[in-house]
Amino acid sequence: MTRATRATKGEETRDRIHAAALSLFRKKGFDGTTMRDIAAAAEVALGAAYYYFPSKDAIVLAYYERTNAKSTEQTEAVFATTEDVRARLGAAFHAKLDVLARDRKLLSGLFRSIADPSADGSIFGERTRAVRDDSIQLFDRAISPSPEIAALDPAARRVLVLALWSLHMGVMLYFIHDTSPKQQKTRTLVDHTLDLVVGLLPLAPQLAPMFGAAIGSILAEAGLLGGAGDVPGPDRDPPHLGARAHKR
Amino acid sequence: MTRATRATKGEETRDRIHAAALSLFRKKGFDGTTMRDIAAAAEVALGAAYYYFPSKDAIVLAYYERTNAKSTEQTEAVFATTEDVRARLGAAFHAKLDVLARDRKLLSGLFRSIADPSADGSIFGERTRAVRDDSIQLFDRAISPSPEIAALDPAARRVLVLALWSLHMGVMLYFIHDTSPKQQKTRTLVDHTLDLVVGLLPLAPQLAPMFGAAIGSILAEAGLLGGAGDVPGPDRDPPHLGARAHKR
DNA sequence: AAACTAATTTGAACACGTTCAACAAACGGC
DNA sequence: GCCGTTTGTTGAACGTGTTCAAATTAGTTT
Repeated sequence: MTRATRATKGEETRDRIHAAALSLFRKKGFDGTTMRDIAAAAEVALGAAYYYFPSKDAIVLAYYERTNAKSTEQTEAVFATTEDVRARLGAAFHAKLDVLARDRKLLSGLFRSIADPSADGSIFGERTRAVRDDSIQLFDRAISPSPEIAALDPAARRVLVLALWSLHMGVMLYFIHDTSPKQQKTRTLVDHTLDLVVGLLPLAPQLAPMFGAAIGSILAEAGLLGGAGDVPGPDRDPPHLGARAHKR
Repeated sequence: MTRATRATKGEETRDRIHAAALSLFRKKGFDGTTMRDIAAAAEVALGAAYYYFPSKDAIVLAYYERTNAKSTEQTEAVFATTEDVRARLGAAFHAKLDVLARDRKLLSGLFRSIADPSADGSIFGERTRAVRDDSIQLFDRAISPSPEIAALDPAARRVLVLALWSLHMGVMLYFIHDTSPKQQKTRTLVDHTLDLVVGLLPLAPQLAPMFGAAIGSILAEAGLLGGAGDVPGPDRDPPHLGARAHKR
């Protein structure tokens, strides 16, 4: 029996806590849910929650890692059906919004921990590297069928992809604050902004050589160069001591 | 005497608290400073701090409003000396970084409260409207001497200005995470990105008509239209009940 | 099965941001 | 000068996220 249920006892408890947390977050929001609520709902003591998750933020981050993988998967499915760059970018952007749309009440917690420079799950931090690289690569693949892109200098292409990733971050921020019904405003914003971006894309090959120097410098000096394994942000130096709140 | 010192007694206490808070933030960081520390340093009781500032976030926000005004002033001075758009944009971006550079330890608190959707000092919220409009207008004025810009359709121009504002927000986020010496990486990033942007600017008049529909829709549907008095974000509906942490 | 180790679970305790009822000081009107 | 009102000030108390030493349980070794 200790083998049949391949999940060790702990794994089951972990899942129970995670599930209880998500359910409460959805019902009462991130701030409205306390760790004591979560522990009670999962029928464990308060300390047990901290045995499995280092912090409240970590729970929502774990959730985000899961859903992000799901949205990537969804987007890949669309990639398999069309080579049209506009459709692909639309799929990538909207898929991200889709998975989050169901859980708007978690978003404040998510974004707070993502944007917080002192947090360990910070947007440029080591902890979020996997999701981040996943996203960035997705945008690269979204535009890859375009002949103009294929012919583009790798550095210029990387700048372009990072710009798309930044745009998608901005869209997420907008989305979080968007209280319009079903977040229609964000959807419309995405559609029209992508129209504009895709319209600009064919100009890239002509433009890129004009700015070769600038592009090279942006990547090199700002530490944005490199492929999968590289951090796209400046936060490379410290091994993340994570001085969180409630510590001295 | 009650008139001679035009500052009422309260104003003096407020300043003392604010000064004590800033000094401590600079020394020990935002998270490392407690409200009790601040009150003690200002030689008042804990409650007094809350009489003058509704929250810890509010203190750092008040600071930001001050320094932002200072950076605007600084930028205006440069505007008076040159009509060169590149120089003007550089001044605007770098001035913002200059005032914050001295106080990097405050930034995590600042940005946390700015980015937090549930906070009342949120980036798209009513509380920050003044600073935000100030910034947006500054970027509009930065590019105004350009003949291409002057000839631009107002809607297209607004989209362009909002894009610049968004870029500057992204730069701030990068800056906050930038641990390179003197944040050189951010400075370089700004310079080269602006080179690129300014190089693209002359194309705007040719491009704008091509995307008239998209541009119009972005502004109208997403609620970004309008001048000084308008909120550039989606968060227009609720009168900001601000469900902060520690409330149920 | 007994002894030992590692994994799990507990709940009290801590420091924090924030609230609030009570109190004190300053001020204005008479 | 007295009274009432506004303004300022206090510190105890609350609920929070987080920590931790101790207790308990499961798994492994002898």
